[in-house]
Amino acid sequence: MTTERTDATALADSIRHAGLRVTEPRVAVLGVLENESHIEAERVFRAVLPLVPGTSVQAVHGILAAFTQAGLVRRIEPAHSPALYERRVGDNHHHVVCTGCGAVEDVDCTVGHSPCLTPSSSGGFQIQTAEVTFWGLCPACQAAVPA
Amino acid sequence: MTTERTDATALADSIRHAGLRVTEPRVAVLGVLENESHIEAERVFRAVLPLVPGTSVQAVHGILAAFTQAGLVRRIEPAHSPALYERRVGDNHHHVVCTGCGAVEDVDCTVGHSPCLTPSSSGGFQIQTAEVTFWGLCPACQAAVPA
DNA sequence: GGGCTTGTTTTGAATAACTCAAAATAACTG
DNA sequence: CAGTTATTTTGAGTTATTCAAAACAAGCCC
Repeated sequence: MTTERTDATALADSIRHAGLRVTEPRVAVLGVLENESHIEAERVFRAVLPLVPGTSVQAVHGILAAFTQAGLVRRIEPAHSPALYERRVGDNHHHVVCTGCGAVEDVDCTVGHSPCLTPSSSGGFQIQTAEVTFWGLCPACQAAVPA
Repeated sequence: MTTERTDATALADSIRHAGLRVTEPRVAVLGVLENESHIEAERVFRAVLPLVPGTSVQAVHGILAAFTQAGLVRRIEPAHSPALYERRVGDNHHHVVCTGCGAVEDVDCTVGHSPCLTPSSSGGFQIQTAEVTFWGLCPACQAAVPA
């Protein structure tokens, strides 16, 4: 077996193909993002540190910013939460955030993209994208706070 | 004429009816929010300071938090922006944010509330609200960056 | 395969936007 | 008007992130 999680080579290729130089911390960061979705910079840092000792939080922020700009990852910023990064990219999917514990899950747009992308009065704005965030209770929190 | 902008008495009444004590800084803050929509705490502070000298930024944050909790104002947190407060409340309307200058405008939900409130796979979440943010270029920025 | 150029990361500091807490103060209740 | 309790001031602290200079290392060239 040459594949442990997502082969480091595959990660390196993604990075290279995005036009970025391949470095140890970058491979590690991308690896973390493959395994965990909707993760914040601080947690990425803590996951990367043991893999690549000496990595700094600032580097992680820089890497995540570079990845985001290169389209390798997507950055979302739900209210009351630090920025979260996810590997799933290229499809404009949406998110549900638990009002209890902050857990985040992906949500596919119900109705194609049309309804969301056509506000009734756009006030002259030239709309590019629509971002939908659903707020509600996750299963675990529903159980914790019955009714 | 007894009405200058929104009568201070009317503002005081709103505050009292929300179950809060009426104080000078609170009336001033609410007054600012009546005149300007989608305004950030810092700017509220700068607008209130000359009206009620001695007001602190922390007080403004506290007031805005109290107002938000009491349902007097709504707080939104678009990505890449500090929290914004608006007086329009009680109807779940949405927002367009200009990707150029950050200007924010209200947008009424196109299709009632249904489509937005019914994600295809809610992953077991008990959805309470849906928040939609449109991103695009405002008229001014369209003019600035032709084609 | 060693040097070079340029992109990355480290190191160290700074910032923005809030939040927390204790003491002073002022609204409403009676 | 006095008392109780909510609010605000004052002062400090935090979180999440950004900036900048110097050290470092990838990938290209020969």
